[in-house]
Amino acid sequence: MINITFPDQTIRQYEAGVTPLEIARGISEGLARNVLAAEVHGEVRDLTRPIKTSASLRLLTWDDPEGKATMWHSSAHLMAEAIEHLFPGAKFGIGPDIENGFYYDIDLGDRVISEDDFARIEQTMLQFARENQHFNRREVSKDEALRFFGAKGDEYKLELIEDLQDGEITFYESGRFTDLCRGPHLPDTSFIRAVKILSVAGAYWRGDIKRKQLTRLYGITFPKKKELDEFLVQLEEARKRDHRRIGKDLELFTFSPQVGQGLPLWLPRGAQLRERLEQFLKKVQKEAGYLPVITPHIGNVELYKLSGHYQKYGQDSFRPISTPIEGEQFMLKPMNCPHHCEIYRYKPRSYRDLPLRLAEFGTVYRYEQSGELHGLTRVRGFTQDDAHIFCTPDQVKEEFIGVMDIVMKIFKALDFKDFITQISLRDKNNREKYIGTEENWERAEQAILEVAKDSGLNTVIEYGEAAFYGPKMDFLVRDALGRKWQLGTIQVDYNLPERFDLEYTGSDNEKHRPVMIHRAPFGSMERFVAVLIEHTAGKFPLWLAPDQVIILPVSEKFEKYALNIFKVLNNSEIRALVDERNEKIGRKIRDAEMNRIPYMLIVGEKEERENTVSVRKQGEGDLGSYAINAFIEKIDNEISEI
RNA sequence: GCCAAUGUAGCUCAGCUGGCCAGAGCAGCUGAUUUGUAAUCAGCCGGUCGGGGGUUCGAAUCCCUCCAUUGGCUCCA
Repeated sequence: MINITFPDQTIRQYEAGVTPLEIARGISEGLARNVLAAEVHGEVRDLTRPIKTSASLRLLTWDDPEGKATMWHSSAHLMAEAIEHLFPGAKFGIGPDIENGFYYDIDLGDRVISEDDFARIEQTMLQFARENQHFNRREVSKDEALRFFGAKGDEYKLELIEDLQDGEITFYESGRFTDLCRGPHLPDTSFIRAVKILSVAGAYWRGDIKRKQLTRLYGITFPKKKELDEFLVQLEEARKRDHRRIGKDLELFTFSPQVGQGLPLWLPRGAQLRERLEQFLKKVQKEAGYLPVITPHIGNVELYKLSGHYQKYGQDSFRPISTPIEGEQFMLKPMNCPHHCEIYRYKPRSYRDLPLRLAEFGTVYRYEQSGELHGLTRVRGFTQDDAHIFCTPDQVKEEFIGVMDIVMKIFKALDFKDFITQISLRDKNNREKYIGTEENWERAEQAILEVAKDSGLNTVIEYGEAAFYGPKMDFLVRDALGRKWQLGTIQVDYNLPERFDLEYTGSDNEKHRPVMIHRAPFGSMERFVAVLIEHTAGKFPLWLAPDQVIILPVSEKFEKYALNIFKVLNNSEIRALVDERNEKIGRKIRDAEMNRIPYMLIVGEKEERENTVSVRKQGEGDLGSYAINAFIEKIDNEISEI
């Protein structure tokens, strides 16, 4: 007999070799029908794999992330089986579960899969799923594995097997399909009741651009049809919040092929929104001791040779431009730091000058591959809310705290709660690839970790993700479709001070090397505004809204009164407009609602007589009658909350 | 850049396997209506069917090519 410990710490005894599925069945038939996988001793496993020794057990269902993952992983096999059936001779790369579903990389030879094939792939999958195919786990020797896929002619699996140790190789068989796989899997395919193939894309084998491009097919499955429908509705809702769509609807920005792809044109309303964000940050930075600087959009190639960026990124940048007579070469600036370094060293610096915080909304240009461009989130010309802090090594921590404060202030003002804080540190086994002294790195990494800990934020630590020049902390936010984008960043840099030979005179009257901190709380204005649009669905907080108030006269008779109100609001620096169109009030309200104008003031006979306004809030409805001063006070309060 | 797809009026879209002068709604303009909390009515204007080339008696529709966009891959100082 063995002891099985359940999550609630109860312990029950079973025969050795009992399977989690049998245990589930012993608890209730309903549970047995819903359980997808089991966590045994912290390892997620097949439900049908016997438990031989006493262990802790967690039965995983659709409500557990691991349950979903098992379902989707098995679904990837099911899809591969369908593909093999429909496209005989297809070869397979990898087919993992992902955050929302799964994919499989497939080599179809010269055949192609397009969206037209999705329906029959789905049908075939469902047909196979209904056969209740069991997933059978089998341990195989490396030889046997190689022979099997050798006979099949699947060079991708052979390559994967080559990297595995003999004795740790397992196959899973389900229906007509056998795959190299670690598992775990569902007991059988009957759990898969709803299937959707989502998209098809090219993906390089092992992510290597030099290797063959395979067809990557994305899909998702559910235990119930209803859940698939809900997922599709959610997807549709998310698409409505797409910043490209809202940006167009609200006339915030546009693109023109004439200007060039990836080069956004900010329309007046969008430009106002962006300026307001910039002003907000400028004010915060001024209070935090930043000094504004302004530098040109281009820089001599020699500058980037000095910084090292030319050697590293020159080939992937916009080509340099030349002067007509002298043939001097200039690059569109891909970042602001070299310019700022030059500002640092235009005169000798003393430790008394540090920390020196130079800030600039600097527009930079980077060549991004055409297929990579995406709305405002990935562009070729964008403006960073950049600043470089030059400080002594022992000021790093304090400066880091100061920057964190600014980032948090912004996130709070904009009600961003759902962000990921990622700390990128050195790869401990590969220290030679980093520049800077061991002592400084250690100090900076410790400082970042301490700051993160004190902040109370949930942080993810990634070893090996640090830049070669220093550790960093990034803030990631998801867009409407769940894709992660990096917004703010704080990076410690030991490299540029070295390359630019930056110095300061210490209290010991000796020369010392300063440390640089690159930081951009928004990241780029373009990307930040894009994410902001998707988070708010275009319903910006009052202080940011391009138009804050619209006055809606019930008929033309009350236009004069409306204009009076407009003047009063204008004098109070409230951004207002009057809808003077010859339309019914219902229509004016509808249009204002659609334009996401935060407040509507309806004025008619009653309001004119009583010298009031009837207030309606966007998305909420009628708030009743206000004296005009009371309304202004209300608005002012709302704005000063940030 | 690569794989797959898309591109019809300012916007959203219809136009099936090629065949009467290319349609609708919204927006815009004009007029009527003078309006009370999410679309008043009528008329008008508006399109080299992304650009170019080809097949055909005939192309928005089929083929080639270029451009742009979308979903991924790769990259991101």
